[in-house]
Amino acid sequence: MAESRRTGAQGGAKRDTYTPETLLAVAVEVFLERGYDGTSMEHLSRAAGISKSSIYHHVRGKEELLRRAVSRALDGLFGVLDEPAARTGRAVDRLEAVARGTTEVLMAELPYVTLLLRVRGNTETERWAMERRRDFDARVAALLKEAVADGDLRADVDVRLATRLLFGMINSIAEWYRPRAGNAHDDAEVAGAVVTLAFAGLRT
Amino acid sequence: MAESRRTGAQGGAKRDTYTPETLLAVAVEVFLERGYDGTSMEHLSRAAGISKSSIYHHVRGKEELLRRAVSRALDGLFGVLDEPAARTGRAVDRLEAVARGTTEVLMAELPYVTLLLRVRGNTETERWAMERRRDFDARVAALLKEAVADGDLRADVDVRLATRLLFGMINSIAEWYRPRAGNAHDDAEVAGAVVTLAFAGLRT
DNA sequence: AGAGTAACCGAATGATCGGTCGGGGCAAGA
DNA sequence: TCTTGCCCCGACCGATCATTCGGTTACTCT
Repeated sequence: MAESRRTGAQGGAKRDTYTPETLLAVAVEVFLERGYDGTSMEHLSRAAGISKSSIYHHVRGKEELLRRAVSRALDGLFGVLDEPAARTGRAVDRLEAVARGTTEVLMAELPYVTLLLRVRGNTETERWAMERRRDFDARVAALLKEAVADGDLRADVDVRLATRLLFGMINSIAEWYRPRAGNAHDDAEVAGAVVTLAFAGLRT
Repeated sequence: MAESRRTGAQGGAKRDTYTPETLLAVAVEVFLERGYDGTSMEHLSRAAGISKSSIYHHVRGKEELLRRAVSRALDGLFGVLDEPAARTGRAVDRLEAVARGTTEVLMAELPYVTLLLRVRGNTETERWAMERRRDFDARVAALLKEAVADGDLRADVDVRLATRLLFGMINSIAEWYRPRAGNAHDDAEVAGAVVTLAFAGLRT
């Protein structure tokens, strides 16, 4: 069950041991299977192949693993807003770029984003994650509102409602999408389908 | 915090006490706020305004509350498939009726359906719920496949992918929809927006 | 008034929780 | 070969978990 792990990204072949990052990858998989609250440190130690106490040599505790995971997801999502295609051009085109980019980030960082989407606000870390997620949603809602003002989106459906349904559709990908070995084709197809379905219905 | 509760549905005004049903309503609200695994019997007792041990007078335990909740949700969803509009006519129209009906059930039984959508399979009850949910999805997928065979849906998007995105959009409503006092208008608007957005993009 | 009972409670159960502690093994540099 | 420091371990901690138990209250029925 325990897989081999490498220390760092650089070439230096060190010992075959855990780092916070490689341990995080294992932990997030377990979090997704059992839920964060349903996962004990005992579960994590078994999945990682080391003892419970050894985990504390690499990270401060269970909550730090959660914080690292959701931070990574949030960095990816906010990165989409900074891309050129999301910053220049008509609002409706920037919105489409954000929708496509969000879909791609969700698939590329699947476990981390999935975990972010499931936090409920029980701890301080979870509440912080939810707040940052609301910031992201607000940025997108502003973009969509701008597109409506340009007259590029249909007006017979409420703007807030459409935003929620659009990103609800995108976020729901996390519930079933599982990357395969040759994943480039899958990713493009899914992202394309999202944009096609959503914007064929949204555009005037 | 503890609200008043009535014993039964029939007219006889008995004592102001809990029944399994009224206790369930309280418990499900807490489950949604904190997550099932994140909710302790202590949390439930505080929310219900009775002691921890008193809960066991009404239900066998924590898991029975979960089972009652997801059963209610599943009954509602499968009920949609049995409605006349979902059983007669062209496949594409039945699919639209199922999409609209699912949306309405989701809003009418919001907390119960939301809970169903969040089970992860940690206990036997949760695995049973996931299995029945897969049955429902399979019924819908068959309907969508039939509609494609009729030539009523666009063929340039994969059928399975479209099914998942459509119901991902519908299920995501559980993440933000909160019923108001006069709810009839809200429900109709949301259900209408779902059908409009989805099928304007889906139809040939 | 007295009997019967549904609803409730405080206290305690063993199990499991996240986290701590002192020490052991092993590879690298001296 | 000896020291240093990283990685890991088993044993243990107080807290909290779901659940149980013996008993009390309060209402209904006769």
